[in-house]
Amino acid sequence: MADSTPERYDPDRIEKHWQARWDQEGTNRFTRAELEEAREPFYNLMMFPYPSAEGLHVGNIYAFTGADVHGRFHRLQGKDVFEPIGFDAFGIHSENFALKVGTHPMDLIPANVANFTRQLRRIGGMFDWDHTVDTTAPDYYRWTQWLFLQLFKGGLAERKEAPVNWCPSCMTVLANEQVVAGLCERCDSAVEQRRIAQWFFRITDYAQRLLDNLETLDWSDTTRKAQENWIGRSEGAILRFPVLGVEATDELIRSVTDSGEVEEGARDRDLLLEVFTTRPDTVFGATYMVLAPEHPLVDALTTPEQQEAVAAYRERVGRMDVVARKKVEKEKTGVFTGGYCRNPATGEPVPVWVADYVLMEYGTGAIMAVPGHDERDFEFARSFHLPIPRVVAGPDQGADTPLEEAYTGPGTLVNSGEFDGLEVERAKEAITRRLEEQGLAQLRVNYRLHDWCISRQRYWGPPIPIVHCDRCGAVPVPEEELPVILPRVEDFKPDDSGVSPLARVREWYETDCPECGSPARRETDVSDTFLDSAWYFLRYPSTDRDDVPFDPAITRRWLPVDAYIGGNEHAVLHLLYSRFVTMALHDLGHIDFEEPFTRFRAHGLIVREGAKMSKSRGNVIVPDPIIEEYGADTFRLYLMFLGPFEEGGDYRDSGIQGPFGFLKRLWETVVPVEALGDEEPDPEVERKLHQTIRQVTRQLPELGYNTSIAAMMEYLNTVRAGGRKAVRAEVEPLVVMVAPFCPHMAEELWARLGHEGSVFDGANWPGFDPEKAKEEQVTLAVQVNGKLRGTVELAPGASQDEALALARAEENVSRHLEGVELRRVIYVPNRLLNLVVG
RNA sequence: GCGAAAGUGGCGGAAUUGGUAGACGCGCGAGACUUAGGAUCUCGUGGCCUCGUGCCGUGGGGGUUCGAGUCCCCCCUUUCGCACCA
Repeated sequence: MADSTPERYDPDRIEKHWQARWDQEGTNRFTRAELEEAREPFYNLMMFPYPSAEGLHVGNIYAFTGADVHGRFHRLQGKDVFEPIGFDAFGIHSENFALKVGTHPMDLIPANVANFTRQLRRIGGMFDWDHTVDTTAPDYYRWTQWLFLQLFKGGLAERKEAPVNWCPSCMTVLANEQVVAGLCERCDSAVEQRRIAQWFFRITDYAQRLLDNLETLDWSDTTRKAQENWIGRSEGAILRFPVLGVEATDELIRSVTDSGEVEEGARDRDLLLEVFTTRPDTVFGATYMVLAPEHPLVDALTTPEQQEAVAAYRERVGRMDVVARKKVEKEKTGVFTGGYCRNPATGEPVPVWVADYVLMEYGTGAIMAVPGHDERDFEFARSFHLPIPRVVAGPDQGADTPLEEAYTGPGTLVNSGEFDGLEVERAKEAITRRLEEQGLAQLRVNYRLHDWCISRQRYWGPPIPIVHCDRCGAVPVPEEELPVILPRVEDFKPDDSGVSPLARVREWYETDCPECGSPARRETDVSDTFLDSAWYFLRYPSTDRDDVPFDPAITRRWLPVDAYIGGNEHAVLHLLYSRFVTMALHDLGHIDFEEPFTRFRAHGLIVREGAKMSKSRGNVIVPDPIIEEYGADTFRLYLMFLGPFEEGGDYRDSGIQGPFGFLKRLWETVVPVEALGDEEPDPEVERKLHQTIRQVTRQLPELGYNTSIAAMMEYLNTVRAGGRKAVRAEVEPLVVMVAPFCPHMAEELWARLGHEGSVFDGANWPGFDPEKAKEEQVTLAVQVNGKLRGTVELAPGASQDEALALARAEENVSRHLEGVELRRVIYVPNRLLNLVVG
């Protein structure tokens, strides 16, 4: 007891002790009743991890700690903070790893989840372990399947044969979002095009709303911008070019109309080739047209003489992989079909070409080429010696100014008949309106966004709950029969057949049609992992309900999510899909909000010694040994201290000494609590304290962690300055301010200071008194002609005259005033006095 | 190519948004106290010199202003998105 040697800071003991206590006392857990009755619900969400075999990496810990600090801060201010965590364990990632190590994912995942759970507990997150999800658990993916059925019934899920991105290495289709520069996002293989019947979600129906709502969201700008770009709205027009010399058959008409309907009388009119353009104003300069090689009209337009050449070209393009095809720098290639259309503006016939620089998946898969005012068309026209007329004149240009390159700037129309002289923007309108009168144009907004292909020809995912019946077609599995259990299949290796490994399991896929009872076949594709994560935040508060996906009352109370923190790598994928699913559920009447995440902040990336971390570089930070050596509190504090949370930071191994030393000093300042004085705080220290509380209270909600920590360090330096002894009132508020970062340390000190229970139970965040934060003296910078010549001390709010008098008394200032005239005095109270002389 | 962000000591990074540039921390240097604890404490630490409270200094060059890291224009570099999107 009366040990003379002071007690050392022992993070390991303290942290284990408090983690056990939080567990025992349910400090971070909510009961059903608590969720139902929470007065100030605050849903603090972080992106759940994929439980890899390697365990948590620093990036995870960085993100989770930042989110946890945010949640703990709000809790200390009296909010009921719900902070769940779970595991996103389905998907190709897990499956490929399982294949690599030769262990079944059903065995592998539980082990990984257990390891992650251990690590997540060890870092001291405020997680509610009674409300956790594992996307691979049947009682979770049952509801993922339910979600699919709701969208299906709402007409938002449809099966269609479509060209899809096929990764020959992963042997599955990929969503557009998962193809990066023509390569598979996961394995970097060149993606191929295949036509396979796939399930799609009609996210494009929501394109405009997804775009419009962005403005209402409190999100990181970079993330909103990424979504905006991804949705890729562009305004323009559909123009229709009558096809010359081709009879309009029903089949041809159907192939080029959206609806697939043949309108009354359409057969007697010209067949029309539709193009999308953002520059209808340049239609007079459209001297040729280009079809994508896959365009349905290619065959009809190709003349017998050109048949061979066109077929050869299409074959060549078809063989080419998508990367090669999408390479921008390559020379433009193409071939003439022999066919012609009539330019609706000039009435002139224009030749129709086929070229791979026109993509079937964008717009209508056909363009009018305006070589004079489009860089790609210009390049193509050059290669094939096609005419390049000018139809727009920029400033200092005339109708006959030669075109050395495509002119895409502003200007007025030339060589465009009656529209000559119109400014570009007005010409767009005028020309479109004119052509519209003839049924040859229509304003159109086009989006880059495509429908979301959710089918995966793989094993490790939730089976899509559909039964294919020869008589009834695609029939949804009745909701009461969910989940459709993913069977344990030992041979789950994918193959190149274009169907899932489940298609090899006859006893599984053979079933009866839920509608007519005749023999039928289950859908053997599984759904995309992004579907699992597109709704998990709805499930967390309701994990104890096995009869509904989410409890209506609890959902109303807790959602939308108040604060969401995660990586910007999910800026377009996960976040866009989650928004879409939420909107769809809203429209289908399941929830009363349409945006899932009120506030989203993307955290930065951690690099190490200035270099990106990667396994191949061998410079990854392994967290466990660091935590073992310094404790979770120090590790958390250091990670948050590295740099601005939203920008990331550079992890330097030696840097951890700073935060560790800070905690040690804090410990030594407080710990023999009997030695703390009980008297009033020192006025200087108290002033600094209130300034610190003010700063930290303002910065924490804005994720200004590094500067908040710096402020607390500064304050502790003040408390200990000159080896002085602290009094209780000086350190107790600091203990609370440190708590979001170092919860174990804070709990321990809080208890030793004589408090019952957890520091996080109760609104213990210190308040500040602006009066007490006020300086008695301020230092005023004195400049002469903008150059610093001295400083003077005076009372805050002192008058200019007082300041001037004091400044004149400064020798170094007065020296610069000698022999010159004082022309002007600039006085910024409490900050600066600038004397302009000359 | 388009879009966005960022360039500040040996290093990570601050700067109340136009008002003393370099807080806080790492590292480094000097000292005090220690026979022990990865300590702790004090002082110093942008560059230059003629060591004056002097000059220069926030990627480079101009500009606005009493005053610019901060605002404007041009250029350079880096990072990250998107990329033949019509």
